[in-house]
Amino acid sequence: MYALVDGNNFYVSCERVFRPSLNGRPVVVLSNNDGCAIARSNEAKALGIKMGAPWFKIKHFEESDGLVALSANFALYGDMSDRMMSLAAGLGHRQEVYSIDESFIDLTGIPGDMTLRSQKIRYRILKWIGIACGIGIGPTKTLAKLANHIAKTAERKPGSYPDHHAQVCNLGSLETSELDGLMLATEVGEVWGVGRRICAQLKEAGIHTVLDLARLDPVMVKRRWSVVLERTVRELQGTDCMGLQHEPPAKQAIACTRSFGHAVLDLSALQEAVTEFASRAAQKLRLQNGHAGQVLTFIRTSPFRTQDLQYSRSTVVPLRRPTNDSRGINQAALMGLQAIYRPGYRYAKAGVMLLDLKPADLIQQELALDDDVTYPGGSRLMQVLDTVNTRFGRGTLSLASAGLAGEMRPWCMRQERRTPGYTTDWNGLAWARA
DNA sequence: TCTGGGGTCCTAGGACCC
DNA sequence: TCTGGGGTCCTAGGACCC
Repeated sequence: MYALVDGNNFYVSCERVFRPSLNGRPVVVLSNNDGCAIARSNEAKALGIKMGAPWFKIKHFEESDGLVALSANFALYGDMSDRMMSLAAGLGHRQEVYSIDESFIDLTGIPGDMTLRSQKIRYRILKWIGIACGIGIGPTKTLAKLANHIAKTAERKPGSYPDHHAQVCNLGSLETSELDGLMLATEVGEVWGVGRRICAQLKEAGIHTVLDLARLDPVMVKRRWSVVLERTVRELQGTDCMGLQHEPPAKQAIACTRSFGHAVLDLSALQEAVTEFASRAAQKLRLQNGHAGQVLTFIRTSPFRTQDLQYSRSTVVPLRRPTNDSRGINQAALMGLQAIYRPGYRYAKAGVMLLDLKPADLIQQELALDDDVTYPGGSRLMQVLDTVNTRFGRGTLSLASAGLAGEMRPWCMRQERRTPGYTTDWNGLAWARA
């Protein structure tokens, strides 16, 4: 049996902990660049604001309905997440942190009433952290996800779930007929693993509810769709196909990509941006003690500006030796940029991805057939770089090709509504009284 | 004027190997 | 006349997740 613990409207809930005046008001949290809504309070949802809605299209709700929009404050959400996860872990012996606001807990070997136990944990998280959660319980992760969805919608659709305890739904305690009833009442698109495309295909084939999907023959599903959807069907039927990932698996790729605050035309500005992205990616890589074997650089115009000439290209540059040195990685990234840059386009986004990752302590020995290409100072210098930037703030020390912060940088992102780092920065402490 | 970022897995096709 | 079988690696693209 699995439980899924999931923070409600997580980013908005984090903001509300430190600004209670936001309770009861429609609130959205905006993506980087204040581009679009990535979290919505229930009141914002009620206004019809969709996930991913561009800010400029919903801005009018500020005037008409008192909508509050905040720039994403990921330092805050990450810290709140850590606190929530450590309490949620108390539900069982093993936990898989699946995303910033969700974790699966393996309930195997836990005695007692799981519904009651979940309600207690839920209350503790609410009281100690200030975040409201939904908890779903089921024999597979897909069913736990479904239970979580039912738990969250139960309050909006009274009577849809027989247990009136809102926010906790235990499918394990239901009769088959009750489970069927819930599956029949839930749209197939709500299933974990069924996205927009597959949903449309399923409906085309006459499969509208979760129950319809759960009753399909997995072999047919594999033949007609894919092994991925087959697994989903089996999970809905109660066969555990995924298991719990207790230890987070080593990352296969590290990315740093950004949309620009304003369109960029010339190579030199792109070089600055790419240098910054390469440095940030390299720092993430060092943090997990890894080396990268390849560096991918991409640049692209905005697909939304249909009146503009479009251009999108990426290239992979292999590294002479796997490294996590910012200088080597940046050199490769700039080389890639040089190869794909074409003048005459309004670039809207660029990024650097580190691929072919391996542990830093795994070193491929080789014959010294040519001059050493490693940089002087090596890991010591990178250590100093990271220490200084952690202590005095991002970008205190940077590579020269990143340009100077004081100058006009059109590629810098806009973030006009960010709240302080309440829990991660001494200067950001909330004031009880000024 | 203004539309995010960071991941995973799977598949198909081509090149190449013995 | 009859032209295999089994495998790897790489890339691009698609689908999904939060």
